[in-house]
Amino acid sequence: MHDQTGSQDQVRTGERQLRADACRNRDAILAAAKEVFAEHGLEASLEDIAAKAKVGIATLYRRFPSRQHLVAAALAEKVAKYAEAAESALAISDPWTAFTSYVHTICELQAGDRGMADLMSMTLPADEHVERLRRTAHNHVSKLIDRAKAAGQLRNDFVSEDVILLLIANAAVVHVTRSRAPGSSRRLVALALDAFGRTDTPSLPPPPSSAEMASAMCSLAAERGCGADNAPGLSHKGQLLPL
Amino acid sequence: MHDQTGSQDQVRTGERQLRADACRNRDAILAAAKEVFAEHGLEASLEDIAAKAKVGIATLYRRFPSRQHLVAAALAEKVAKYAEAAESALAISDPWTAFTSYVHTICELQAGDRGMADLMSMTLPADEHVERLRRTAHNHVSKLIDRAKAAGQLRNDFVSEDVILLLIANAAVVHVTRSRAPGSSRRLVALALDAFGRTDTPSLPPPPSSAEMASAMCSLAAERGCGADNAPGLSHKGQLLPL
DNA sequence: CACTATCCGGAGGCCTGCCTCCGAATTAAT
DNA sequence: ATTAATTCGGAGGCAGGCCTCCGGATAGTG
Repeated sequence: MHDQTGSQDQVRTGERQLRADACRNRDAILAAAKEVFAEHGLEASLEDIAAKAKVGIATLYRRFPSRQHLVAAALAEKVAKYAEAAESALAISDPWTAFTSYVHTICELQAGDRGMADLMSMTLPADEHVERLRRTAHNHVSKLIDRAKAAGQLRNDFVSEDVILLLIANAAVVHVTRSRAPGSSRRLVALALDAFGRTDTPSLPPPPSSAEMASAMCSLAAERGCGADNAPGLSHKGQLLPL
Repeated sequence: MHDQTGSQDQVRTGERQLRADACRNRDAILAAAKEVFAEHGLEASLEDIAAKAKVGIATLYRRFPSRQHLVAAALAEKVAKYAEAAESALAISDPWTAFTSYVHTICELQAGDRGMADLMSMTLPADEHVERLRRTAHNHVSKLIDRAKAAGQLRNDFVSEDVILLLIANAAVVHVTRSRAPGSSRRLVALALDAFGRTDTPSLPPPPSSAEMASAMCSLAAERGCGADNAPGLSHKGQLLPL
């Protein structure tokens, strides 16, 4: 059913070796977390995940001291796919096809997993690994954008923040329609691409700066369970990092 | 500052006359609710609203037995604006201008009030009044759409569910960017209109049926604090209707 | 002023979710 | 088999939100 790698690789990441039962539990928790996050989003109850993994809540906290850690571990593979998407799109020769293929790929990733939808419309300031991936992906995306613009197929006032706007929009549509009105996301994405590919229109209202965008996404992450530790004391919601 | 009608009209809606202090409190609660919902969305804590109105929590519950009631009362004026929007757009002669003006108006309504943003992307099955407004508005919108299509300015595969898709998308963008990256909503709307006005593209993936859409929005309303009373006993979250 | 219907509001019960503590159980090495 | 380290997991503390109860305050009337 589920590919159960995951405990294999953590053996070689500097972590101490786990006892057999601990390792088994870790895998069960990860599998449960993948399912629950995919279905209910990143705000799902950690106790639900522990229950689905048939494990005490303490065991979950022992292995993943904070929600971020669990999220990062549970979505690692899909985050990798997200990062790859830009790279493999760059391999496509036609600029517009490359761009649209990228957009389709990442939006499909959102459509298939509410956790990913949530994740891709916020920022995990804690996780260095994810952030690095995001940055290199961003460079690739810039290239995709430039090429498509140069080919005259992408509107000139397009900026990379517009991709984020689409991710936010798509996350919401996925959230609302995933179970009851599937396919809505695909339609939204097609519409967005039609807008992006339009070159005969007066220029758009100015986009937010990337700093504004980042700040907004970050404060969203904070508002959800995944707060940053900007003030490492107590957070406003009893949500302080256990470090 | 705030226009404080509101208690006036409930005098003539069959409700028993309120004592002076009760009436004052009712107004204070409504004013507070307007502010808090606008800033934090419809899931805001009712205790916060009571506190901001300088009123005990019991007083709030006495006046507005459920969250829906409070929401309906607090957003009544803006809901009226929403309903008017379609009607006054119909008065514009140019079909495309009429359509875009409608879209701009309602999306701006969302941008200015997180509560409205939330409300417009769900369904309040309890409130008959709101639902009636929504239905007549829907008729008007259909006319707007037909006219714009007939004029060849709106894509032929456009359906009214696409407006809802935009409302959902815009609600999310508003939610994320309202404080930190304002103006994002305007850009999203402009993009959407560019997509809607495109007539040279292959047809879109099929839209959700309106029944699917309604069901999705309704289950969203349930997931938020505003559950329907489909099973009038206990709800899954201790959130049973006080009726 | 007195009196009654009405209203107020905090205390407190209930729930859910987060997180920690510690005695009991399990592993694995000798 | 013994033993020591490791892990388990439920109990329980804490906080926030929802909602109700009821003793006390208040408005409005005669």
